[in-house]
Amino acid sequence: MSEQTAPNPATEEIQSEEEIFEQKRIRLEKRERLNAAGGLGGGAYPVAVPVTTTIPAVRAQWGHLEETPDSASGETVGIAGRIVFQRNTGKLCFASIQAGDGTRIQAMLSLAEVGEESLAEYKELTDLGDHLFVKGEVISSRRGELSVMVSEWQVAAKAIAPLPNLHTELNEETRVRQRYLDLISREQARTNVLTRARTMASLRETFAKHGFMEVETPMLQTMPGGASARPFVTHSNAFDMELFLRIAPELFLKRAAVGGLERVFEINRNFRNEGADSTHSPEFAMLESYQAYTDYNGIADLTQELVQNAALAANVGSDREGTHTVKWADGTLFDLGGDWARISMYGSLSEAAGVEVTPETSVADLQAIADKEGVEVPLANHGKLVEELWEHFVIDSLTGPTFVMDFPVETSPLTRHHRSIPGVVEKWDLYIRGFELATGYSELIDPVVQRERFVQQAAEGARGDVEAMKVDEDFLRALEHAMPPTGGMGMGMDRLLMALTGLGIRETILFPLVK
RNA sequence: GCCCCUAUAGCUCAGCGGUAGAGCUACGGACUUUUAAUCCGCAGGUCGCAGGUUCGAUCCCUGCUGGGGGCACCA
Repeated sequence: MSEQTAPNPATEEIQSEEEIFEQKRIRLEKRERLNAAGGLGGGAYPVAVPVTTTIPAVRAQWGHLEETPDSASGETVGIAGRIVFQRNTGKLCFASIQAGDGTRIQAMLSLAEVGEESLAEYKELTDLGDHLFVKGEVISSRRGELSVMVSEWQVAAKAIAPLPNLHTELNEETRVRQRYLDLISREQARTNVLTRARTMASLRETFAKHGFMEVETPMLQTMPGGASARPFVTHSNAFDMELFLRIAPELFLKRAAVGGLERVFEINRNFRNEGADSTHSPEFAMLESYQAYTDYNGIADLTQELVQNAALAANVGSDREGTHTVKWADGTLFDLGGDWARISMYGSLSEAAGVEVTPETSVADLQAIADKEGVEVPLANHGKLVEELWEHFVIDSLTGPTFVMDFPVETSPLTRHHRSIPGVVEKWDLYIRGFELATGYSELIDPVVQRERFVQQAAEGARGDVEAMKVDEDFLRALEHAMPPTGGMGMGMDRLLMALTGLGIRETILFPLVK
């Protein structure tokens, strides 16, 4: 240990904590000094600082000063922001301070304005990453940068941990684990959050326009249902019973529909205990909506409107404002406007495979095609084979947003039979950018058929399908009281953001699950 | 669950069978118009963890943990 860090009474205790690395120790000492000087309500973490406006507001009002270097506004403001750059000379200090939205303004501390003692304290006690309050006149510097010529300053919140280097990108793990650093240092991280918030607001607005009510249904369920997926299992101490995190809100929203909530939606989290990759997160935000007295065509119209309005909202403030053309992270422009294509699953598969495939095509014939193409289908039945072959043959050829209509009955146990095509259900999947963004149905409302489907699913479960649904007697009881004819839709919110921004799922989620 | 890659300073990264380097940050100093300020000086690391091979391991091997990518499953 060198002589300059020799122990003294003020720092002895801090230094005894060997695990505190040097930069943090030094900042803790500065914190002590600020607290000693500041008293109650002040110090390193004052209860408030006397801001009169915000950094973005100063930019908006006085930004024109940058056109005339070395000019003064005559206006004094009090602002606060995080110090992101410091450039100190002997008698004049510059700091770039940043607002939460990333807007920056330069603070200038001159010996002539603040005096020798204040300038020296500023240099000794402030660090990159601190929140700083400054009061002073709005001016432009000799180089023309909009600045505040400081007359008074105060630390608004002292950073003990050093700010990461802002000139190189954070690695991906740090971005995700310490999203706050990502938000401080990366414009794209901030706009991702903003776009998500605007998108959510837009969806609610569109629903409100059509008379939908937003509700919240249980996340903890005694029997997980409404989707084919493996649930997370947990335990209730109060009831001493096994509970499941929901895999979908569907069965509760349908109970709500039985009760007369004719236009209803929920935006909330689902949990699925399955693989995680660039398009799947164990917890993900899901939108589900149900509209009485419409069908899968009506709900497709609504879905298109929801997504197109969200695209408009995401484009606010960009050069594409007022259009449905979104810009992805890689620069690709993608047009979500117009009426989207609606193709049939069997028709498009037949065309792409060069073989007529219908709901009557035998499992043996389908398996033969799959074998020839090298498509492996575990626990194969007609429906699974058709869907796998469709993905194999057709999915890559989709360009714009596309509703894929009319699915095989086996794989859609909560959907009603097609009104005119046997063996097919009234279901669509909406594909955008090569992934499934949303799915819609003419909901199955016949309680007798629903019971048969559940029993069939239970048999699949007995065969070893861990995602098969269970017989939900409580839900069946609700259906027996008659649910009106209803169109239903589910949409992955994270995926909607992916479609609007071109980002990976972990970038669309503010704090994705990390081990 | 399987396969491949990866983990070095606060941050971003080099490197190598002979116990470590850069830039930024930090610290000390100079500097009244900087823009990643500049200049001089100086710190900072159990090289993810645990074993093994070796005279000697940050480097080679094994296992574990975290991260990334691919496959399978899924929205």
